Amino acid sequence: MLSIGDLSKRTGVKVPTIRYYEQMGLLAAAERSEGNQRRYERQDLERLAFIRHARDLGLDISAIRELIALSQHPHQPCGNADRIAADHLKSVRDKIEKLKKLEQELARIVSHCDGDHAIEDCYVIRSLSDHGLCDSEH
Amino acid sequence: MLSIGDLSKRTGVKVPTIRYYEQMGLLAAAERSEGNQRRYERQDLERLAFIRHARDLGLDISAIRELIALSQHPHQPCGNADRIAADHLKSVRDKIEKLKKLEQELARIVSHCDGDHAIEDCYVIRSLSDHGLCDSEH
DNA sequence: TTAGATATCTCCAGAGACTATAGGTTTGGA
DNA sequence: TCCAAACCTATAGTCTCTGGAGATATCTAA
Ligand SMILES: [Zn+2]
Ligand SMILES: [Zn+2]
Ligand SMILES: [Zn+2]
Ligand SMILES: [Zn+2]
Repeated sequence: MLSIGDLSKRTGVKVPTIRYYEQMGLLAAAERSEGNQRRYERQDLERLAFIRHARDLGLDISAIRELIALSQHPHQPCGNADRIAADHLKSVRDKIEKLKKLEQELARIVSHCDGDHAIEDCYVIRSLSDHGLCDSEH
Repeated sequence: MLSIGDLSKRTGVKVPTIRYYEQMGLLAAAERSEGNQRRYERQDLERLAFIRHARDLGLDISAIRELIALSQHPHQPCGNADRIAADHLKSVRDKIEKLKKLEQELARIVSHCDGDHAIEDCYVIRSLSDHGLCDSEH
């Protein structure tokens, strides 16, 4: 039986975060010691590792909740799980696209000024005032 | 004199968001009508457009607050403004790098399953359970 | 002029995913 | 047995809005 601190050390998930996951319904409410402290088993360790890895890959809580629910029906087809992953991949790609546009505008803006002007002539300030100077929408 | 709704229509910033910016100190407290409603002038319109554009480029409120403060001293050198923009560019680039790593892992994971297995054999579920299957840290 | 429709006001709560604090209790080792 | 460390609950704060409730103001048209 592991304490919440043990679980934390083994998974790298902070103690308050573990409690938070329990509250959000990702982890089942743990058994308790006589003094009301949480006690965990190997199963919980595995589930928390799953959650942590999914979070590291950027999945949000509700997607993880769905994936956990799916994984409790091992004989069902995995279409929904795959769809969640594919949707997430798409959203990551969309974010990258948006950030690349920002990167281009910002790089352009930054390259036009060397930090050696007066504010009133600074290209950074002027481009922020006027989207017309931008090359793209964003 | 513009009402808050007029200002909202002209800048595309929602009414509660304008009030929020005032509260955060990005917009000066507006003049009021006899009935206590906010009334704006051209200057406010320009500043709100500046804020909006800066937000669209991903700058956060405190960076925008600094930029506004700087822009009130038109004869000072612009080094600080340029630094804020350059720092932000760097943070955008860092985010892109992280997302690209996620994208690669997710693409690999998604490509290994066609949605046609049982959950217990699904590569998506298995890779979430085991970071060892990943190619990179993330 | 007056009714009714629309816009505005303030204050408060919620979103997401934690993180931190305060004040109290349990546990484990010397 | 005693004390420090770990644990408990409850609550508030982070960030940038967004939406709602309930009250008041403004505008338009009859
Ligand atoms: Zn400059
Ligand atoms: Zn622009
Ligand atoms: Zn699958
Ligand atoms: Zn991994």
